Amino acid sequence: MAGIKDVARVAGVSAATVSRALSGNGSVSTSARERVTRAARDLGFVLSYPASALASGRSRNIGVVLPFISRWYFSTVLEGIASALTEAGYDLTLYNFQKDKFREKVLTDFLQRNRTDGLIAVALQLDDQEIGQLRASGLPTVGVGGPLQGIPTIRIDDRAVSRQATDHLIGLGHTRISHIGGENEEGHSFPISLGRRAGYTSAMQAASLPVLPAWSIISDYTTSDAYRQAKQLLADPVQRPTAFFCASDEMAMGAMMAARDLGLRVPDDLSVIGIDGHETGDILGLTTLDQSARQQGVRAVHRLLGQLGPTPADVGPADEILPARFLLRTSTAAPRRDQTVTAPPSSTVQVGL
Amino acid sequence: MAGIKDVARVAGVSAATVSRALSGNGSVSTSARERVTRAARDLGFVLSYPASALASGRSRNIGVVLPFISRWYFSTVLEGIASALTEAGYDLTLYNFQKDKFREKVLTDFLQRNRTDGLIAVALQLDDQEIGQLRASGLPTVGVGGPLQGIPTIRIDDRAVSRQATDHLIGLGHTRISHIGGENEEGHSFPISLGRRAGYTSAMQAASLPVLPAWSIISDYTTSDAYRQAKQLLADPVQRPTAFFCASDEMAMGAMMAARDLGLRVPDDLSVIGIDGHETGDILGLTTLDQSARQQGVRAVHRLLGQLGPTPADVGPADEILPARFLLRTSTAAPRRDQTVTAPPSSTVQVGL
DNA sequence: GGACCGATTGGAAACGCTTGCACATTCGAT
DNA sequence: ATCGAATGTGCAAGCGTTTCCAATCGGTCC
Repeated sequence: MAGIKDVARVAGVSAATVSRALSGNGSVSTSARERVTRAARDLGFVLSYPASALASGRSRNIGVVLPFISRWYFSTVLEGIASALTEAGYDLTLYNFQKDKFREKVLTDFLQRNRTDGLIAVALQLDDQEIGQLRASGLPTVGVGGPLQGIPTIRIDDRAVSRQATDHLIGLGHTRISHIGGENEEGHSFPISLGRRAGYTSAMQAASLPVLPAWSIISDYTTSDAYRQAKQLLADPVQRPTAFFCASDEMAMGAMMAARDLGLRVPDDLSVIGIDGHETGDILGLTTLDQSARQQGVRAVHRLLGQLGPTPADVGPADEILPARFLLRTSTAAPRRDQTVTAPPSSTVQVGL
Repeated sequence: MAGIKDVARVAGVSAATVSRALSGNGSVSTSARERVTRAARDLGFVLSYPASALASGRSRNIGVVLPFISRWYFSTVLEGIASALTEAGYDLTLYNFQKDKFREKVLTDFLQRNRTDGLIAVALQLDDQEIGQLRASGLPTVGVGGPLQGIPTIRIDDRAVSRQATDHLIGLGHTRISHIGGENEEGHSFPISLGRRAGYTSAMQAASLPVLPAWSIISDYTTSDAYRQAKQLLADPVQRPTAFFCASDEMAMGAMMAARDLGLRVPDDLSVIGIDGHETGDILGLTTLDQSARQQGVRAVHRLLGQLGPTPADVGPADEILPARFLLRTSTAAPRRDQTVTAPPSSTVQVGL
């Protein structure tokens, strides 16, 4: 394996000059640079990563921490992050930060001591102590989908977007609207679910519409759990809503499948709207608010890398709010005439299942 | 930041002993080990990653290369890999190896020179030269979902599994069976698609069933593309099959949606079977062959780590074939009586759309 | 009782880069 | 011409571990 000294010898310069020529730090004459580049190529020289990191204190490596990998939002954000990092010449070290598992280990061992130059935390639920540890480590950190206390985060305005989604249903004439969303986990702050539910609630209140307890549904962010929950609610002719606003497209698709399995047609018998921009939603005709997850990942990388340069740019803790794009498809429509019951459902007879 | 010397001073031993105590290499007296452990904890000491890697030549870091991140199979395998690596105390460096983009860079820069101790390649399509580069690098490598020439791979037997899927349909009485699968890309070997298509073809031949050209469909491994292709074929009453065998569950779901959008019922008018074990398939009632993708990732890690120890275990290039589990659900059934036309369709009138 | 052996320990030499510093050279502006 | 600044280069001192080697110490084996 050729080392930097071999390159230096072949190029007829010192190792220091090779280092400068290859890294771009410090000034090197054009001719020297050329000779170095050629020698490096000829020898098949590649910098030793650990040696470089040890000497310089920089690792060109960014840690990415996320609680799930295989769910749509996370894998899509990750794809954006990976692409942007590769382009910038950075490595990506992945930490799957699951509930209760290896939390401590990741937070201490892995995130310390020059393993990474910075950190991207995707929709992480941390308790106060953990956030403290993170900030104490001094690692430049950017959040995605947060917000995390005191850490600049790339995200959408969950409340506003949810309100927009709910208002869309209200605008179509729906009055019996249910929300399927996530839960705030004990101890950990998870403002995404909270924000989306708040958006729903505020829209309903602003329109003076009732929110039956049964309409505010807590579910996992999975198609299957949303399916189960939706099916159960839809099977009840008294409480059955005419529309669902779901906190994610995966949930929304579950709701659509539940409707279909009960013989209900979308959007005739039931309107469904989600948040995400999941590719499969296109086929199902799912109306949604596209939150451009991939772009969130890309932005997070740029934001973080901006802090790492010699002249740290925008270090402020200000969040960056990305717009969501409304995609009107065919899963939402005005409720059928006979469905529009304004008052909280009493014994009103619903049209058969 | 405390260094190893600080720990040594506090514990009253030399730096060498601290290193031995913490790493477990070399012998250390119980009392010394205790003092070191305590001192390290008290000081909040964590090894410097690059320094350790430089001095030892080992990085405790595994590279994972995959062409996609957000597709079900890849993200699920990745989740398995991540979990197993974390448990073993290894880092995971992620390389998104896209078609034509950064191939060279990843293969030279990233994979060389002590960045990683080993490599896991997930369903990679490499040309011969690239495989050569990979092997020349001397990096211990394990494939997942391959096979890759000369590299031990964890996978299912694509041909056998596909044959089993097709035979299931044949056993139900279907004779008009179409396959939606992937393509072998130009120049790159991609045996997965090939194997699955071959399994389909061989099953059909063994049963003396015809394969219309229109029935052997090439599609992206996405729900949306499979949807489009299936819809197009199903819309043709002459060539319409009574069953689909799809190379992935995502494709199979696309086919199911296409059927539904054309007013066909599954399984009454159309049977669909896939390969994967995608969670959402459960809700849709998709019959499939579960290839335990997560487990493939876990196995790959164990296999690779086994090679890295002081006494490298099973270094042989033998592939490891995992079994697939048949999940019979409700998307497959015998064809309707009036559908069973054995001969290649002539002008036989099909029952209306 | 003496040679030998394994366990334990410390000193010091790597590991392969980066970078502060000093020095030489070149260049443009007085 | 003269001087200061800017540019280009090499030397050598790290960066924070790991590990080879030698040394010490109890005990074991004949």
